[in-house]
Amino acid sequence: MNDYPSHDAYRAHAAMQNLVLRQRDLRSAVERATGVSFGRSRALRRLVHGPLRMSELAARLGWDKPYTTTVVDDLEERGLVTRNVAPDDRRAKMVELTPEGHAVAVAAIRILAEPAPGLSRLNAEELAVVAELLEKASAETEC
Amino acid sequence: MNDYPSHDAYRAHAAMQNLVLRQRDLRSAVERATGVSFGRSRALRRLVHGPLRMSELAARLGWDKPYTTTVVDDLEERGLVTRNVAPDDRRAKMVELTPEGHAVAVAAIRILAEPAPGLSRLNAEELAVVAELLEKASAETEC
DNA sequence: CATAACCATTGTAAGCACACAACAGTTGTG
DNA sequence: CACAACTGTTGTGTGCTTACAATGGTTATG
Repeated sequence: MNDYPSHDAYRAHAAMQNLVLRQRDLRSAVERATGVSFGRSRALRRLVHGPLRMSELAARLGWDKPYTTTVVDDLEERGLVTRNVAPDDRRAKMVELTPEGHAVAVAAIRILAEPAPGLSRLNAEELAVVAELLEKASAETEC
Repeated sequence: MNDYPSHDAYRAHAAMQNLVLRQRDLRSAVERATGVSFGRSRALRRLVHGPLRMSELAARLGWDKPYTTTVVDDLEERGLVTRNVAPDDRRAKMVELTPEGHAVAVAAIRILAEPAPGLSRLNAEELAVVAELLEKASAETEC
């Protein structure tokens, strides 16, 4: 809390990086499994809980609007999303996953959620402790 | 061990991703602090423990040789590395950090090693437990 | 109803991260 | 010493990510 960047904090962080940052492989695994680039799959994942306006999608992904347009164009051509005028505002468009897009999004989510293999070195009790503490640490930081 | 991908393993992994994958910001923080792209800084970090041959560097970074050449060209022009014929094999070249390159590499390493802020939510005892268990899990997986 | 504010799009451009083929110099082997 | 094997380089090309300016259509505000 006070003396925060303690030695143990550095140790824990380094270990987490080792566990999580097989990243490079993960990205290409997602790309191979989904047939779209990692960036596109991010957009699909964002839409998995329901349609969003273009501007909302852009904001959540940290993209500017023009780029978001090109990405959604691409996803639309692939039949993974549809784009319809918003019922309450004719300026806005709602982007929505097609069934195919939903399947791709779920596939990507599955791959990314797969626990790092190293965690199998811990027994059930240890995993429970780690999960508890890390959830406390990560609190509600959005993905 | 046996029933590996347990619910707690998924929980722990998701929490680690939340903590580590402020990535996007991290990458640009490194780029801002070093003045080179994140990929270039990876190469510099790889060289921090001593010179490597081009082929060795390429292999460690997972790049093909031509791409490695262009990256090292760039770093050389910036005065961050030197390239000299290997003493034992005139075909090979040793890539080595200049003092400036070393400073840049260290700066990048520092930024990346900085623990996730969320870990400050844990007290000293909890951090010690987490560090211990995660190090056990991550064992000797190279960065 | 005129004007400002907002939404998405088009167009242009740049840098980065690769991949692949072809090549020249060097070394080791038969 | 000819030839295969290796090292690094040059050259070419592609796709992704992202920035910025300008535009047309729509809504809210005065």
